[in-house]
Amino acid sequence: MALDFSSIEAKWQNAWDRARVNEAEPVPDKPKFFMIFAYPGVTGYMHVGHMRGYTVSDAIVRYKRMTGHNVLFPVGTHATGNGAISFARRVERGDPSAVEVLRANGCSDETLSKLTDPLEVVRFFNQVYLNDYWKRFGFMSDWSRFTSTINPDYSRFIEWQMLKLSAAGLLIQKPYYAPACVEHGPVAIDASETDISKGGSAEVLEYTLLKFDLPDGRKLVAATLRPETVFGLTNFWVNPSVEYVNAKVGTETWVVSLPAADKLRLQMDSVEVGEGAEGAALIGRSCVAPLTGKSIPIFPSELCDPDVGTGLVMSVPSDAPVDWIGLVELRKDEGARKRFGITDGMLDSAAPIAIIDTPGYGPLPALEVSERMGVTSLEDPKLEEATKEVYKTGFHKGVMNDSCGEFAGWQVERAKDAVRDRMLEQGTASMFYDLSEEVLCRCGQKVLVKKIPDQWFIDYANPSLKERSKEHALTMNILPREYHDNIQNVLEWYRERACVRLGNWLGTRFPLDTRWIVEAIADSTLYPIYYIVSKYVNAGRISAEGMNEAFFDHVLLGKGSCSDVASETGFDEATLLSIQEEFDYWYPLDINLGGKEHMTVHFPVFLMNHVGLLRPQHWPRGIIVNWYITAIGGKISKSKGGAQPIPDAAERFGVDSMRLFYAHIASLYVDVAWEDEKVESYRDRLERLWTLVSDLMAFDEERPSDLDAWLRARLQTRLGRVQGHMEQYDVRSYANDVYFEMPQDFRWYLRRGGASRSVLREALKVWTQLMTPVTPHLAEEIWERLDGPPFVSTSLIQRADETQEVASEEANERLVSTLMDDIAEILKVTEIRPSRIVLMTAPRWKRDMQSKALSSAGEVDIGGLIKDAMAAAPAEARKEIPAFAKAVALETRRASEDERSRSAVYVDELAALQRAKAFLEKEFGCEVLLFSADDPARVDPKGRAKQARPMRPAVFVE
RNA sequence: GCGAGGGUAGCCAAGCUCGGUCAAAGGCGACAGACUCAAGAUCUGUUCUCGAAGGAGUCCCCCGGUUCAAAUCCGGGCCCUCGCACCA
Repeated sequence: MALDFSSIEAKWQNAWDRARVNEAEPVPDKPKFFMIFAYPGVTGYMHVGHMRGYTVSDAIVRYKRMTGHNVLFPVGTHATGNGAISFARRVERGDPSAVEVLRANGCSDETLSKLTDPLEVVRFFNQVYLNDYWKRFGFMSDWSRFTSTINPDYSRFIEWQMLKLSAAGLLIQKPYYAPACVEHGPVAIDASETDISKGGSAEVLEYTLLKFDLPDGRKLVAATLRPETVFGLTNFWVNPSVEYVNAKVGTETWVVSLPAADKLRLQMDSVEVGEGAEGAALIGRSCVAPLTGKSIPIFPSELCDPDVGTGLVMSVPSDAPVDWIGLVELRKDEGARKRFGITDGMLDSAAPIAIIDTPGYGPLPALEVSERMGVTSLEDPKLEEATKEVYKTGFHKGVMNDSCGEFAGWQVERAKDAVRDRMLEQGTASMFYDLSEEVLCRCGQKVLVKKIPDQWFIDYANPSLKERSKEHALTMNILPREYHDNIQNVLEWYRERACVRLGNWLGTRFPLDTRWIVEAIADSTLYPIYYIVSKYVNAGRISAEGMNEAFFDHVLLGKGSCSDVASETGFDEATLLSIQEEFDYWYPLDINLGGKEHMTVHFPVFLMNHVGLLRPQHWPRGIIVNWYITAIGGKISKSKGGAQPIPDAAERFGVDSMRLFYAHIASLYVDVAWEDEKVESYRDRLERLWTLVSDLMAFDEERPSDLDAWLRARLQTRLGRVQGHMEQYDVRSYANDVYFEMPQDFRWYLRRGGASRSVLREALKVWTQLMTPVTPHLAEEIWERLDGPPFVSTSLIQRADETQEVASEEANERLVSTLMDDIAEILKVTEIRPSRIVLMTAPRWKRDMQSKALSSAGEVDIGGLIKDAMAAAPAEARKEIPAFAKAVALETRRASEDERSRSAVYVDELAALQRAKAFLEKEFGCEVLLFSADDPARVDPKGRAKQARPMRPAVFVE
């Protein structure tokens, strides 16, 4: 029987489909299991790595199904945002990142031409995910519940959620500063650069603007990240070759660079850009610093970049190497000094002022570091390093010194905020946000930080919500364990989160203000619940129009009377009742599985929205986080288009091979590099198993033997182990036992001479069942030959029966196999080709002594052991007793619980070996003699009998 | 910076929560034997060092500590990865 993966995959997937085994209906009194994986965003083709989490989910629900649970495992897609829009645009302009990838995935020209429409993109990829990925991988999901976040009915659900958040007091409004394209509005800045064409790693920096008074009433405005250094100011830097502008801000006139004025306009009300202000004209004059009121000179510096901050810089030479070196250079620059009239006296007045006590440094760290690194020029590349070093240590470990007025003695980190707030109160400072590097929109325009005055937030800082969520998280089944612990910190760290956005996005209009679209994380928090409802929409029993607030209030919160809601929505009462019942049956969600990127994003809000809006009995019960399958050399980005298309990989390796790869290659909680060879080796493994299974099925003798009981016992032990693993959702250990350990049992059975067709088939059936969660197609193919219809997928796995009998059957075989190891070791070391092997089991007194030692609760009484043995043992053995007693005592003291219970099992060693005699003779190709070590008739010319220990018979070979 | 997770034999990777069953599962690779005309596949065995008797020695990034006993617990160090919010 050759194995054609593709055809058996199609065969069984069709069969499951026809039998509708995947559809989930409530069954009263049957335990339910409701699991989802976090639905993927619709942004293009996926990579083979993405199938890991999905496959593990399917394995878990299949196992649950086979252990008596009624399983709900629905799938959907997340289409909110601009992924589909940007994809459609890329198709439109023929961008290879979209078009070539589509072609490589076998997309026809006709389809391609439709994909300039974002909604077509969503429709297209919904179909790809569903058919080419999830169905192709044999998932046993209830397809009839499929939903996507931009479906009109899903939007009704999100509207309801936002209304509920609002009613619960969890929606707040406040100003927000967000990156936006001057043309297209808000954009997302992230490494995948879906919205932007440049600057994916930019961050929004929070500057403080300090206003310095000029004698003419204007303000020179400097932007700084370190407002607390205002105490160490010595001078101001202006770039003589930059054209500054006078900008009217409220009632004040600010001098800033032109680009800065443009940015300010986006962040403040009433900014008017006036006439130019020559930078050079200011140099040599002085200005008055905020807070300290100190008058400082204005010096020239070519380093002020008009595109960074305000294009003006305040100078703190004590703690900023750039400022220090700037002063040093200026002192030497006769030309500039002459031109701007900078006297020695002015330079002397700009001597560094110590303001921060930095551990490991003297009073003036900038000077110290510059000197140590040998920095003498502003062109020196080491300057940046020097700045970083001083900045880092000073900010995190420094303490403000006595020059800092009332802030003396404060930690710099705290002083920063306090000094800033003081100046903000006084009106001598303002806040300003800017990007750390240039960012360009996909349209080519600049992206700048824009103030959104009335941004809506979900209030995840709400103390009661936070507390209840943290408490509930402790009771949840969260894997890995580290995340169970850490989610407490994550929840603590959570604050308000923007939940709606302006701009051109796919998504649900915000019901409280329809200019806004509900943001992509906010519309994906409660959604497991929606799979209860989506089935009825998909079946045409209800429709989006009627799905109003009263409808969701009724079916999800139990509010209102059925008849009222029926008349208000136009849905019939039976349907409403059925949805409500189904919700009560399936909810809460048992497991939500998602990638590690969700740990600080989706999982916390998923949890908090449930806690905030639903009744406690409906709060989620479990979360599993999966790490990634990566390409060698880094994570494979879905948005950048994938390497090999998933259906091609399925064809090439076989779905079950890939499923086994995902399940077994490593713990779910580590990243693993994808390698074709590894997947191939799993395919080879399955082919070998298939050969083994075929041989086992072809076996047609029926000769009962001692091995039958062993195989049955072994099977029970395996069952117990794998059941334990799956209770922990440890799919990897499960797969290891099923695919790598269990085959050994069958091989051993045959090798030892087991020969019962019926026993083999009985064991094979259980083994096949255990294969089903991970390699369902192969399992069905085997099952069909073993047991015929219906499916192994819908059969029930028996509970393990671990009795004493099981333990002793296994102990018998353990005796034989360790003995074989010992003999092999001896043969290896001595290089003897044996003509005869003599085995001598431990005498009774040794067994008695060991069991006595094992059963003694506390410290082993060596003397007692010796005394008892002296009385019981034959005279000739007496000399051995003390040494053996010592060894037994030592071993016993060291033995773990498992060892103790294992040694406690009684084995009649001579009888067990008698049964294995023929086998051993065959294995070693010579005669085997058996004795008890105290049998006077034993053949023991070298006196090996003394070596005999319980379960380790003495060996003599010749 | 803040937060999290890691470093295990030639390679991949379990074990670490609960110290002793650990020279450390499993896989891959390599080597040997069986089968075969042969190759491949398959099966069996070996794969840190030493050993003509089933044993001994040294080992789980480095240093130190706790303990009768440490891959596992504690302290310190070096190196690597990931997340940090409107991005799904």
